[in-house]
Amino acid sequence: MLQLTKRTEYGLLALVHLADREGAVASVREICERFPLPKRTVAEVLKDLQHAGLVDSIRGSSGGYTLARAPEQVTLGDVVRALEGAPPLTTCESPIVLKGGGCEVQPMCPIKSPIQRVRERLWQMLEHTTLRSLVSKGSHVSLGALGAVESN
Amino acid sequence: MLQLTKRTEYGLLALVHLADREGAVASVREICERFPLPKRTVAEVLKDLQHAGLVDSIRGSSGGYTLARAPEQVTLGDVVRALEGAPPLTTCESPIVLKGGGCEVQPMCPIKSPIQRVRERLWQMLEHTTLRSLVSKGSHVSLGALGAVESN
DNA sequence: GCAATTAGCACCTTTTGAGTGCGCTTTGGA
DNA sequence: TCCAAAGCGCACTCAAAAGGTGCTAATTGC
Ligand code: SF4
Ligand code: SF4
Repeated sequence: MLQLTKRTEYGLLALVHLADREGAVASVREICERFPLPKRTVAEVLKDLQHAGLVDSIRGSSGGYTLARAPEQVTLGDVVRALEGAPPLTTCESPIVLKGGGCEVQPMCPIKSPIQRVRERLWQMLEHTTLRSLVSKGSHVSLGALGAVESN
Repeated sequence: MLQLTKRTEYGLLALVHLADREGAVASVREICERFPLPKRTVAEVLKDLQHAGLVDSIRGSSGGYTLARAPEQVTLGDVVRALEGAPPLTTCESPIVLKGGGCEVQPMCPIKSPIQRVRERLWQMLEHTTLRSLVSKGSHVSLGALGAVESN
């Protein structure tokens, strides 16, 4: 449906909070105190982000999560890839397993190639949008992010 | 899920076929003879495209559809808008009715503005991808080799 | 009149997304 | 030592969306 899932939004908000904490651990409770989000679901999302290597987790009583990389090196694309799986855009080019035999139209599909081009460009856009640019949006507008995306 | 619906794909394929026909009427049956698609669903999609003003319909025995505009003036964005409704990308900025009271995070959301920027750029991308570019992209395969269409 | 075709609406089925239950593990601190 | 706070893992329910179909008109060339 050409729309980000709420899981992705939750992930982004959580990452923004972690970025604000600058390396300090932040628990799910702390995140949900800042943003009114369903705690359990956010926990699930953070867990997935941990599996994807975007955050590190600290267990135990005073545990929580920290950013695994600098905010400049985490992109919207990373988050989407971690939380929504593959970057398909079409049903034919799902990267790994195409169950059900794939699309019947494929051998004669005139739109496959151009749509893949659109997908690539979209993905480039996501890859060039860093967590840093999201964080700085809170206070002032970062024009640097726009310039980076504008490359075509 | 950041993916085009099958309805959109069907619509694009149908429009490509209509574009190949260069103003001649093409029925749903004809389209589904060229592409192995579920006839009824394609009919539903064409109907929606007609409502959106992208195609004209001719009823009756030898009826069908024709392009309402030149292929240069139909964009991927038009098709998506016609078949998937609004261009949300996030749940907060759905244009018309926001049922359920909208997002609770909104007053303090740090990612709303930057995500809207991404949405706008994505939309620009879709608006700049014309049906003409899809048609010419597909024609690296000669129509004669397809076997189904022989009258051009 | 007949057959082909679009129009309209409602319905069903499958898939996906969102959220929760429940028990376990880890760990710091009282 | 014990407990509370936090993450871990899995499976499960519930709701919404997407995909597809049934059925009955209305239109129109032959
Ligand atoms: S219709 Fe074309 S673009 Fe769509 S899934 Fe099939 S092969 Fe891919
Ligand atoms: S979290 Fe922010 S971007 Fe997402 S719907 Fe709410 S206000 Fe919009």
